[in-house]
Amino acid sequence: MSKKSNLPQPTDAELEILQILWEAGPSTVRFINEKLNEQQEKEIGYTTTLKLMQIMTEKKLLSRNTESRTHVYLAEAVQGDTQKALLKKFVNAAFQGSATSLVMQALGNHQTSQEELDEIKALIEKIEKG
Amino acid sequence: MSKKSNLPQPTDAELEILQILWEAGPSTVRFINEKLNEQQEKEIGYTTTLKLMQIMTEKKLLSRNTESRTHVYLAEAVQGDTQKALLKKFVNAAFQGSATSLVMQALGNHQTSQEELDEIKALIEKIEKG
DNA sequence: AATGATATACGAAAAGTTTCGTAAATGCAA
DNA sequence: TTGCATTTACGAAACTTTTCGTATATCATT
Repeated sequence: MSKKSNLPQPTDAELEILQILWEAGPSTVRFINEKLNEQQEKEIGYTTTLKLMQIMTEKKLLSRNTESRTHVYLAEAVQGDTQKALLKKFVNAAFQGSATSLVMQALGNHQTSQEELDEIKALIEKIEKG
Repeated sequence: MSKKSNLPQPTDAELEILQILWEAGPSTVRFINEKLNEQQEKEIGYTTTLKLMQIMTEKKLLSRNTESRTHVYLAEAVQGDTQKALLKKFVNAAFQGSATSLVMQALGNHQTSQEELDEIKALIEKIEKG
């Protein structure tokens, strides 16, 4: 039984921040801002990142520890739940709700390693067993 | 060898229109607008749809036949190519580029019929054969 | 030809998202 | 303690996307 949190879906810029927090764990604005600037060529200002993270905190996508002057932010949105929600929306928008055709497209285009194929086959078997 | 068209990616609202055109073939603004309003509870104005389709035509996502007073619009963006491009962006944004974890999530969440599973298995085999 | 219904054209408002400038607070080091 | 660097707060500009109001044209019916 998982509790239903019903957070708003993150925007594109917000999702980038979540990705970093999911991977790195609790972080400061400075750290996130630097990571973002590593990933992109376009320099993004410090206060821009700050503002985004403040908005995200207001939306409950993040929480923060304000004990020290430098606040430490934590992802409240759970990665799996967020991906699931985004995927659902995406399947509907781009594949008219057909998860299967999305899967076919995903497998068809990207080169997938044998290991990954095995993972997927294992999952399919598990589903088939019910 | 497929020709590279390099169209801009459609916005959400534009994608909805493309979906209808892909399914129904060449259509008028009136028809698209009615379809959109069937799908959604929120009523969308006729001129709103018209404007969108005019913009899309400018962007070359659509083309139109203006011979008769009532223009007939045609999707220029190819469904498969568009889906492929959108998928690539989505995998990067939401799954950090891992098509496999997207596939796992998609298969895990949505209930997939045996037929569909068979389709996917067949594709995997085909990939494995190289 | 006049009327009414329906079409396109187009600008601009409205809404949503991203970006930043500036001010004020805090901590650190000379 | 004075001054410099760094931080948060916050409003608003800048952009993007969506929506619509209004003008004008066209067609069918009378």
